[in-house]
Amino acid sequence: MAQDQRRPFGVIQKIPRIQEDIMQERYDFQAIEPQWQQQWQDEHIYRVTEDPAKPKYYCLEMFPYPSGNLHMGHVRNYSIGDVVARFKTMQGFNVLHPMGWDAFGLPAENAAIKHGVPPADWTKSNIANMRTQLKTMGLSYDWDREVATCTPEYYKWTQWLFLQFYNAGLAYKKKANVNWCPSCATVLANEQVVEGACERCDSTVEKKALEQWFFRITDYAQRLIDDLEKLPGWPDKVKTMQENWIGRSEGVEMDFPLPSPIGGFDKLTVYTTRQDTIYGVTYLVLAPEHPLVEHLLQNNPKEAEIRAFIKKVLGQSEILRTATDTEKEGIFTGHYCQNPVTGEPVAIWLANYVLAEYGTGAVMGVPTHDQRDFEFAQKYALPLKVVIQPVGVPDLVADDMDHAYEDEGVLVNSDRFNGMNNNDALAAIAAYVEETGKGVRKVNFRLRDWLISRQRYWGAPIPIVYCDKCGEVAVPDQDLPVILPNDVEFKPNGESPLKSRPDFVHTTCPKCGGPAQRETDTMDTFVCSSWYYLRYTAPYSDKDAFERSAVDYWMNVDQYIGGVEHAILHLLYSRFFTKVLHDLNLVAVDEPFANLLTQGMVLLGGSKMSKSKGNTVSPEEIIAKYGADTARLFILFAAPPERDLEWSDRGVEGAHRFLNRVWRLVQAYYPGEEASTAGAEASTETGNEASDGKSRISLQQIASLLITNPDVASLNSDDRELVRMAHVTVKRVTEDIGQRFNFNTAVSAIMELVNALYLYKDKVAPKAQNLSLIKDALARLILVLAPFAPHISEELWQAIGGSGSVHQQSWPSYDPAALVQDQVPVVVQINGKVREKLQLPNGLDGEALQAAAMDNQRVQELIQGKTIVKVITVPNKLVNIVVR
RNA sequence: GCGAGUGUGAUGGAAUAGGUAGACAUAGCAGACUUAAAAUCUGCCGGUCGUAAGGCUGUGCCGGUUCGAGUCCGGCCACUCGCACCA
Repeated sequence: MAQDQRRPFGVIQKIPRIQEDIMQERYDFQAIEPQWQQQWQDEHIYRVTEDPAKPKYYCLEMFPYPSGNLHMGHVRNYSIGDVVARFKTMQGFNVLHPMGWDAFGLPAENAAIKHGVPPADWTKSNIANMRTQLKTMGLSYDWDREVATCTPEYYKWTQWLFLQFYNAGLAYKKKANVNWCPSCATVLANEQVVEGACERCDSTVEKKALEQWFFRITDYAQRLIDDLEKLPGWPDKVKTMQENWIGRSEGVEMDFPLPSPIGGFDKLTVYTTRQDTIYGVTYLVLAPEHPLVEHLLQNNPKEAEIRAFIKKVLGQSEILRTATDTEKEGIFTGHYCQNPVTGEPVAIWLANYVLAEYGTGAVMGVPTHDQRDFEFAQKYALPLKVVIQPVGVPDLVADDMDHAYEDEGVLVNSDRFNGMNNNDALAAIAAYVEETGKGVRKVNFRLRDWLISRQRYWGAPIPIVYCDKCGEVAVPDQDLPVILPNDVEFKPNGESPLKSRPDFVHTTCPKCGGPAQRETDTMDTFVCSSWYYLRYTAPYSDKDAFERSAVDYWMNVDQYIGGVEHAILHLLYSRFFTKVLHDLNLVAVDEPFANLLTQGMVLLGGSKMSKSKGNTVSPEEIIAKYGADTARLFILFAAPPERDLEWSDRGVEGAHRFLNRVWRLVQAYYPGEEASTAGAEASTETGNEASDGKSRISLQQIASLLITNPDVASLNSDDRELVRMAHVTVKRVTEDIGQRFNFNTAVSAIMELVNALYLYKDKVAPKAQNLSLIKDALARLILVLAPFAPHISEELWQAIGGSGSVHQQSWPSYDPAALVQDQVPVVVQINGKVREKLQLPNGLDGEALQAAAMDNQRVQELIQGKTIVKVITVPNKLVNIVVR
């Protein structure tokens, strides 16, 4: 190909061929794809600005971590997003479709340790590489809005947002028992611990008592649950996962008085959701970490034994201790407290199954009505007391029970509440303990505050300074960003590498000017990715994190697309961020993502493609071999988006074959140079002469590409069918993309149109072919194919003489009148079994349908001698004759 | 254990409000073109009985509702994912 391949939009082009001897059988994607990518970029056709005159549409795909290489999951994610963005653009929306990089994080630092490359350089070259790869896919991004979270221009605002949280009391430091990953040498948020292991490296997570920064996400727990109702466009699965994660429960905190104060405690407070069983309490259990435990050990004859037990429990890993099948173990402290409603003495135990972090770290034991308590009581021969009797079955007898009774029933042995249904008793007893000052109603959440500090280098520094005089001081806005120094020695030893840089650590106090030390921990990368969708609305702004007018114009994200693995982490954090920013009056919306599509994984050989399993297919190779259009088309065609997709090389070839088939079809009607001349000569006399039996007809003299209101009534049946297929296809593709997100069926609809066009081309005599209709059908075909296969569509659009870029055309409409068939297939069933198929005029009423069915000879034979019980008719569908 | 999802030809999948099960594609088989192959084009393609017309059967299993069930209801089974001693 010649160097300058720029071609003005809107001038009829010759279709280039790969080689004369292969003729027109395959199209030259290797030439076409880069050429159009360049031209789209040069002419800025994907650049957008706020335009109040147009309805806006914000289409966003989760931005990638710049690992250096695109994988098939990315290809799938971004192909889906690109179809949506292009489709919405063609439908007349002002579409924001940006891309960027989630660029902070551990891999860069680990690479630096391994290869001695600074994380900034490593990340930068990875981004450059991945950007190039992404561009070969032909995606409609406005690259002017690209952001990378690791640039000072970006993390300045991450730090600024941290300070907004800080000033609002939503960021705080506390000493806590936190999750520690020994391999990553840093702490982790609860959300990053999967079954007791680090979600990144799978190492067993340890507990460490450390002074750490947290975001007060628990303040938003209730709203994060309630507002899930505002998200009808989210999959229920994701909403359920978030709801479970937040884990709301309603109960009562109840005080069990101690007979005499111990170490300043005069009572033990337990949390329960089963206050209806309070009369059945036979013991009480503390977590070994409970603050009273140390005092209970004073002058305790069993001290050594109890300490040994505590040591054993604390030595158990998080997984082991919290696993359901771990055996419950405990030890009696020798102390008692008092049941607040009965005054009975209650033995105080310690046990491994009570969690210090949840509720009050103390629970009441009701073995008869809680299975865990039952198992514990059995093991240590603790007393059982039945307080709920089931209705309609024999009464429970404590000594005969082999498991706890946890269902509904009527209260017994419960003083004034006897005879009450236990569900009613929940409210009644809660009210009673509140009135009598024995307890308070309490809502608890499983969700913990978000631990955001990390003892690693490659992240946004937390903008806090510690002054000997003034204590903890926020870095003032004008001093932001706190720049991450470049040349740092990495020794993962559990402390931030920034600690080893005296010039970073030592600073002056912004308040008093005295000597001070900087915070050396950096922020969790999930902080950076919790607001990037806001930054895209005005990524150039150096005055604010985001421009209010831009953010109000674009937000919220109309369609968000990404993997389900972020169902809790990123999606929950982003919702939290948006709510906080809404409350701080920085954004108008209080939910970031109106609609969410969670795409399935790309599998090979039944399991997820991954480097470690060695079952990957490289997008680069596929694009080099078949082109981006083929890769995109295959991945969209092979499965509906939310389902897992099994990679198939054969399937890719099929997609490629289809594109060639489209290419040849258009070429048959819009031939290249030599053929075109021949066609023009041949057509001078009749206008639509075929020169050699194949359809060598030039359509170029027909004025308009699209026929707006086809006069179907005047057409013959072949022509009508052609028009119908063209319009049906537009309808199906419009609905499949716009309403159902079923790209696979949209593609199959397009394939059916192509098949129909071939049928017409090969079956209708060349002289009888209706050129205007063909021209119209080809134009519609190219327009609906454009979102899926943007390069070939652009090339063909130019070839048929379309004006401007195909991607700036209006989405084609369909004429409902053109969809109507005058003959429709109707099946005749007898007793629900299909016995005959008829072609009948469209729109016959029930009577006429029945008459037509009865008139059929075969039907008559089949019902001969039988009694017709009734006849059911469905217009244009079926007749069911019920006989006996 | 709890919650959610999935289950349809050899394979990926389709059937959008209960109405022709298997669209579209992949693989396979047969044929045309070719010296041959590739590419392309055409036809066939759930199982089973039948020369055929056609019959029977068939959407994980069992049962139900209905003129009619892949679709709705009840009960199971398998797999996948999430949560998992949260009191």
